[in-house]
Amino acid sequence: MPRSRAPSEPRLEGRLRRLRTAGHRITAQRKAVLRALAGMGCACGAEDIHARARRIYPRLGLVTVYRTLGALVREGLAQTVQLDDGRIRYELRDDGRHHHHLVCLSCGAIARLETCAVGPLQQAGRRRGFTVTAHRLELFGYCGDCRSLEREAR
Amino acid sequence: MPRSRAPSEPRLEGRLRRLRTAGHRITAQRKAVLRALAGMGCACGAEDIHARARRIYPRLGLVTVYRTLGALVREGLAQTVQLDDGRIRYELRDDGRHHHHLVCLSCGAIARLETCAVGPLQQAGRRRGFTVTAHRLELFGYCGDCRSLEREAR
DNA sequence: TATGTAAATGAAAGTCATTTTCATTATCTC
DNA sequence: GAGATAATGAAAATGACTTTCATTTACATA
Ligand SMILES: [Mn+2]
Ligand SMILES: [Mn+2]
Ligand SMILES: [Zn+2]
Ligand SMILES: [Zn+2]
Repeated sequence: MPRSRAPSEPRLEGRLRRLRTAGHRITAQRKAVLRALAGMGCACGAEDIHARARRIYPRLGLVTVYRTLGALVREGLAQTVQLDDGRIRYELRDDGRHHHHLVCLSCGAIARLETCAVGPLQQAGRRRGFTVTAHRLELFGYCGDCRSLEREAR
Repeated sequence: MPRSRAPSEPRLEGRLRRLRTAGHRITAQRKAVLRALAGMGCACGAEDIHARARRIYPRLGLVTVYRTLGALVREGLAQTVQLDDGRIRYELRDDGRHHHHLVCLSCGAIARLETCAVGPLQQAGRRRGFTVTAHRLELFGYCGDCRSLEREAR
């Protein structure tokens, strides 16, 4: 039985192709950022992604990471999570649909939230004369681990 | 028939009392910020509030505005709106219940959204082991005015 | 109504994530 | 290959806050 190829590589190809189609050039730096992003466990900040991508392309500048992340978000290949204090985390969108997040205020853990009940609100927006093109929804609280720790400390 | 008193003044008193009860001192600066905030049409940034409050108390520093806004939010008298780019707008909470916002990506106008359909999502959070203590929800798009302008330009 | 004390203020300096500038380099089209 | 133009990165700039610290002020207490 042939060992199946790692699933991340063909995805990388597809993403590069989509960037290309959108009029961007394919560079070693962009490949590195994309691979770093694919390798992160969950949503991370630009610095983290920079650190990881540098292991692939050591002379990569942080500016390029920001620019690449911006392009990925604009093209719909990545999305952002806004932390409580406004800082931004990035993650790849692996399927077509977006999702929201649960953010732990204690340890910063980010959990995925598949549900998106924003449809009815778009209606409300339309009633106010708005055309709604995007939305952001984050839930903040405390994850199971942090609650356990707190309980122990008592 | 006696002319009814302007509704904002007794509210100001109540807010000052609440600050006082929470252990804060009442200063001319804080009164000015509170009155400026009450006079703004919709959620505004610290600079705007500073500018307006200075008309009441000219030597007010921007730092004090930030500190006062922070206190108001902590005491539940004001709330924030996060713009698309992470900048923060402040507004007084005139009733007990919170609400969300529609933000125009073109002119920055902010409309109020009474509906808050986040209840079911809290459930989803609980299923992930989270205790949800807060959430943020903003819709982005284009207001009626900006759409009209765009149509004219065509 | 004084007085002591802790809180509040504001000018200046600091922070920090992100953006801009601009000279150089690399990709892709022909 | 050559040329056009997009991308890169070092350095500097930005901007929205926050911190520091010497000075002023509110207000609890006498
Ligand atoms: Mn996610
Ligand atoms: Mn509002
Ligand atoms: Zn946690
Ligand atoms: Zn608008």
